[in-house]
Amino acid sequence: MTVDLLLSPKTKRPAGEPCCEPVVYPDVEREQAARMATIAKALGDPVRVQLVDVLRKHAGKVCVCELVPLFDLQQPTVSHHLKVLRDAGIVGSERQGLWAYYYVIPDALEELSAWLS
Amino acid sequence: MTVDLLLSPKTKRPAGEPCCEPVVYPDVEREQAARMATIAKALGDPVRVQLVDVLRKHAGKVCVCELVPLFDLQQPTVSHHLKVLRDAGIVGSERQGLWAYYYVIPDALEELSAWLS
DNA sequence: TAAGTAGGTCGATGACCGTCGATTTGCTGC
DNA sequence: GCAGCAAATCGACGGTCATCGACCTACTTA
Repeated sequence: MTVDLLLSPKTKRPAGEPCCEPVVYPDVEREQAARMATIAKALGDPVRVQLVDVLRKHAGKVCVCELVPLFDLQQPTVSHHLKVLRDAGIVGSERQGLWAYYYVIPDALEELSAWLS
Repeated sequence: MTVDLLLSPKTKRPAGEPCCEPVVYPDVEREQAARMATIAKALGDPVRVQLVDVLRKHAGKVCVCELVPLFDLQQPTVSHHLKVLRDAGIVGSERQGLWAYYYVIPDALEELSAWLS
């Protein structure tokens, strides 16, 4: 594979000369990068990936009381992970009496998937 | 939207009865979840997302000396982020004399993208 | 050989994260 | 009202992360 000559520094150059001119990263893409990082960060824990996985495998909404026993974790910890996912816009929640139901909002995941492709 | 009756607890149930039977998450999916979380975690920082973005926009390999001035960060910090990406299998590196060139290994990103879809 | 340079590594520091026990909130049924 | 329950929040603890200055390594060239 050949090196991209447009970007690569010269193999031989006068000592002291910078190897390449500074490149500015566009601000628009900086914002998109921040958004992608936010989503990815929320998925950066095995428990949260599994939570998303379970929620996606059920078209409807899933009760928190069904999610907790899936893990070797206490209820507050699962609740915390669900909040992280919700803050990232990956899942939504809805209260019905005593129970809370969570569901996947596909937009965020699709956004990340689109950026990856 | 209706609630998935197979998973949802009854709205009215005898007090003291568990709202739902325990569900076991398959181990195979646990491993996949861990792999997805590893990749996502590596992308869970705006700097690393931008690094991947820049590397992807250049078909060949990009010198580290071009990556550093893109950010308001010192060289050791950029080097650290590149190592995180490399440890996750997202990028690869190659030394040529004084310079180090980094490039994207598409497999990991495709793996995550596939799981997201 | 010596000087200069690119980039990786180390150690420290402050911030953040995952986890849990304890508590609180809000709802249900008696 | 009260007791009981599901889930969220709080506070604290230990571990990890992002960042940097200092240093080290490897290479080039004079």
